[in-house]
Amino acid sequence: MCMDDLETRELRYFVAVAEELHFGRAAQRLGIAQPPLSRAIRQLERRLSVQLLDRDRRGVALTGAGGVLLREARVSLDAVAAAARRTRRAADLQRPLVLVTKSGASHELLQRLLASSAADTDTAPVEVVPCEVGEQARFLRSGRADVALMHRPVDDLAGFDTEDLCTEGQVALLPSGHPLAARPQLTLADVGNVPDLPIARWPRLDGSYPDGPGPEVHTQSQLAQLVALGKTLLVIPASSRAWQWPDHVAVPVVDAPDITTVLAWPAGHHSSALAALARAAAGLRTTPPAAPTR
Amino acid sequence: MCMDDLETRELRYFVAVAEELHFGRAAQRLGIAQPPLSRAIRQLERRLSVQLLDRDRRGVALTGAGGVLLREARVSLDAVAAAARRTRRAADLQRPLVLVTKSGASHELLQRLLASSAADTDTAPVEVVPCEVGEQARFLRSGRADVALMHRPVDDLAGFDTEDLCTEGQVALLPSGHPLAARPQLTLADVGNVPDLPIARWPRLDGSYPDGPGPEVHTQSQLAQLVALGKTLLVIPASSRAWQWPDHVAVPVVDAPDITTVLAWPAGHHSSALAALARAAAGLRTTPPAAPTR
DNA sequence: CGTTGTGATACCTGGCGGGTATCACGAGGT
DNA sequence: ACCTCGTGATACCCGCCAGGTATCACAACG
Repeated sequence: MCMDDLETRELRYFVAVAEELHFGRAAQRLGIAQPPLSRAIRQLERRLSVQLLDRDRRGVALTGAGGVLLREARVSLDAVAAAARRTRRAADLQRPLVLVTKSGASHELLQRLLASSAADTDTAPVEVVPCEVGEQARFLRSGRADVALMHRPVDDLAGFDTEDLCTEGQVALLPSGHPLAARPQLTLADVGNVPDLPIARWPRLDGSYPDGPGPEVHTQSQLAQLVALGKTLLVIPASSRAWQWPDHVAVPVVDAPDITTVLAWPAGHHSSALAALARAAAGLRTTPPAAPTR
Repeated sequence: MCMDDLETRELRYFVAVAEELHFGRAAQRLGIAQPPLSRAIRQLERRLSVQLLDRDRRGVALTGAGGVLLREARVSLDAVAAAARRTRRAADLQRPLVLVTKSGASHELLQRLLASSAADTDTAPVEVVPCEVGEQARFLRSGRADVALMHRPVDDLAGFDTEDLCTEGQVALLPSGHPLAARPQLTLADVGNVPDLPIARWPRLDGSYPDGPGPEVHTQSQLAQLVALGKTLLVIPASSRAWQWPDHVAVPVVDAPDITTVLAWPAGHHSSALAALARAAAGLRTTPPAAPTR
């Protein structure tokens, strides 16, 4: 009621419009008619005394403040959704622990973790959910998962507590007939500029793509297809080779940064089931431990 | 509309009831009547299919799931409030940067930081807001502040990016007449069990107090009073001594962990004004004056 | 026993969220 | 020029639900 405190409905509406940049489609996506949506957004702008969208008769554009609200609203909606999910799960006594991981990554490590967890009698069952690259953080933030396998330094670990699992070098994945495939090892300089095998470009956090010659991809399966066709070059942690293609060889890239696979969960969330899994993870660690991150 | 996605109104209502543990008072605090509040909470419980409160005719108690929702709801409401505040501020061109700090702490350092920032022509003006101990995180999370002075390892820095400013040892603050005041240095063992000067107990994150003989305090001014009266013993970073009382002496505690004062801001928030302040802060660190470490 | 204080129930009302119909207007086609 | 198409904005109506008042049911005290 007050000028402050927005309702999640308003935020959902705004996010829909900001993402579609089109009132009609946004309304359709929300399952309502367009006029109430227009009204709701105007009301939101009046509430905040801020212009969020530039409407110029032919389409809609975000203002600076609109961009800020879009980012903040997504975070807020994730938090609210997480509140609902976590509350439900807290009431469910024998809920499994949901672990989210990049689909296909760290297979062997995950197997060991699950085995170790299952051997420990007082751990809850673990349910593994795969997701697209870089989506683990949102799964955790929105409460769809309790814990994730992530990778330092590639993933954004801000706001999470972590337990290191293992550290490994990276390899380049090449078609076996390619000239570079015969080399015993490679450097980043070698793989960074191979005319016939440009490195694929992933979307940044804001959804835009970095410049470069490689193809734009945003799902694992797209990438898998490109690699299988020999259209792109991949530099990945050595263990991800479990994700294997025929007619490809893996060559170590000696100067690529080491990748540490970590178990990550929202900071400050201490359920007993999670603690048990973290203990199991700590026990797994083959290489001597580093101090727990803070 | 759907079973999922709660509205912030429901969360505000629930938090009020969960904090007051009393429908009448909660309703009064919310400025509504009691019956609609009862109904809203029941509706919330039905939506989630979870019992949040145990009502037993004489008062109300949180269930386990209720406790989870209380914590999550506070986070969510902070996030929504932050969305509104940050959006408004994004539209305000010459907004000052709001810096929140424990009232009274790090005076000298703060002076230098402000001076350094003011000297840099392209930094926005900085507005300093004091807060109670441990409240900085909520100020940042709820968007009431852009940046904070916090202390590692005492404050919870999860979810924040930080820039270290300075590190220093801790001192015990004692009435000058006390036997321990004559000692050139102390250890934690010395100060941990002084019968006539028990250490004050601060509330934990969940609001409960640790056990012990000392008085329970929750504001700086309460503490100041107790110290001034010679009723409690304080172990604080050396620089906080700027916060001085008559007839007290500071004695170094040699085995207390060093405290690092850091500039902290929500992870992933990159405004140019904030970046300028962080740069100023980094510049400060490289030119330490006579900062006596221990 | 009444008294007091708790949350729950019953019932009414107004506001607002949502719908339909329509307008205003710019961009392109012929 | 004209018309058409697609855009978001406006006008108006309706039904639901948030919120109010009055009251109940019951437990803990004297």
